[in-house]
Amino acid sequence: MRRKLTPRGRERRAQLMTCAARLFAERGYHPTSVADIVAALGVGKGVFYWYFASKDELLTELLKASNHDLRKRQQHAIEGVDDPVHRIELGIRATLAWFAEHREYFAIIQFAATDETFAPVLARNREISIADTIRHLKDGIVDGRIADRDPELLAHAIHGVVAELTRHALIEGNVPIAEVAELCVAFSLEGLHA
Amino acid sequence: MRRKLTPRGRERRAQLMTCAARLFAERGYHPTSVADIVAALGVGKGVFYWYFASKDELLTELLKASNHDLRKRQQHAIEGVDDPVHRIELGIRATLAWFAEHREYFAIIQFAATDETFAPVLARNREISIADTIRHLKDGIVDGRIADRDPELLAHAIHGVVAELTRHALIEGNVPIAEVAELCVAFSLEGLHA
DNA sequence: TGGTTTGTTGACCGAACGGTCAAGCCGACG
DNA sequence: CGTCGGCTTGACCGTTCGGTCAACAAACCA
Repeated sequence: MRRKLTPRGRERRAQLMTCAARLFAERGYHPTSVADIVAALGVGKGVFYWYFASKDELLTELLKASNHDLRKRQQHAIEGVDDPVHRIELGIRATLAWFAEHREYFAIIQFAATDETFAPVLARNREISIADTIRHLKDGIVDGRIADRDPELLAHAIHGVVAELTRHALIEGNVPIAEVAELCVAFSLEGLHA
Repeated sequence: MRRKLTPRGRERRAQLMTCAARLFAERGYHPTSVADIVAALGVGKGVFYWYFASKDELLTELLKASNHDLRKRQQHAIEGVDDPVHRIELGIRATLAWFAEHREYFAIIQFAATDETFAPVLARNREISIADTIRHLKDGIVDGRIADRDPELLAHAIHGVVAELTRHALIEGNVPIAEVAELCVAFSLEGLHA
């Protein structure tokens, strides 16, 4: 594993992560070997282990980096908005927009959730995201704009809608993201109610 | 692989499926070897390949069987009920109740969704389930009880809520299923609206 | 220029995996 | 009792995988 990183090294590391993310998304984590990753980049196997201690570490880094990026996007989207309901709406839209631009990560995250080794990282990511949502929900409940139900469960419900509709839009295709975003927001705010 | 099955054989097959389901849920599909499965049952490796052509086939059978069982439960729950909104509610409750009794399958299904090999089976299962939901939604829209939005997207939204809240209740524990079922229904019908 | 650090190579290793098979077991039935 | 077919055994096979390492190249600085 590497000790220090020059600009050249940092680029290689990024290349490995991007390349691995693509392959993991296409074929799955276990079926993608380290040999596959380095072959796709046209370099020797040693390169991989110069930048990462193990295949597992690479995926962990991938999960942390992607979550960090998504969260930045969400925070930027709600910057300066006070209305809690509007914040939730903008958060939903930002999430969908981010996944539309980083399709690879959806499959990777979904896999990581099923593997004991990575579940903790993912659980932490989700915890943070849920906590963010809960904050807005509580504000909305205090204002009387949101139904007085368990904010934690409500937060999970919203996440569920967003996750499944994101999956539907990305993987089954043919559905414009914008339309899906509209429905995500409408359903979260009003449910099935006519 | 076997040709015919005596009652004794049918029981062994069921044992293998149950045992494998437990292990897949605990450790994941790839990390669980065929050797692990037969060892947990205290039998030789040949037994496995007498009943199943491959490890993949076993998982496919597991997915088909579980989906068949869940669907039976849903259909039984809405039997004789005409009101489409009520049918949706009962379907949601039946789904949560089924997963509460078959916790192993949640992780298995989630993994299968991430693997090219099994995605088709899973896609077919989901398609059927979505089609069921769409039917009730359309009835509700005609009656003016449900908002006139794309029924397919609405169906996915409901599935998303149910899936994520099921996961939350089963895996993160400490949340009574009954309470989660209430919120699933309430959120699906009314959203966040106060 | 020479020396140090950073980066790269690919043959190699031990372990583990999915899957096979010749051989043997056992209960049912003639 | 014999024998036949469903069932079981576990050593074994070929392959693949994650990971190592000695050797070497390139970049950088003194």
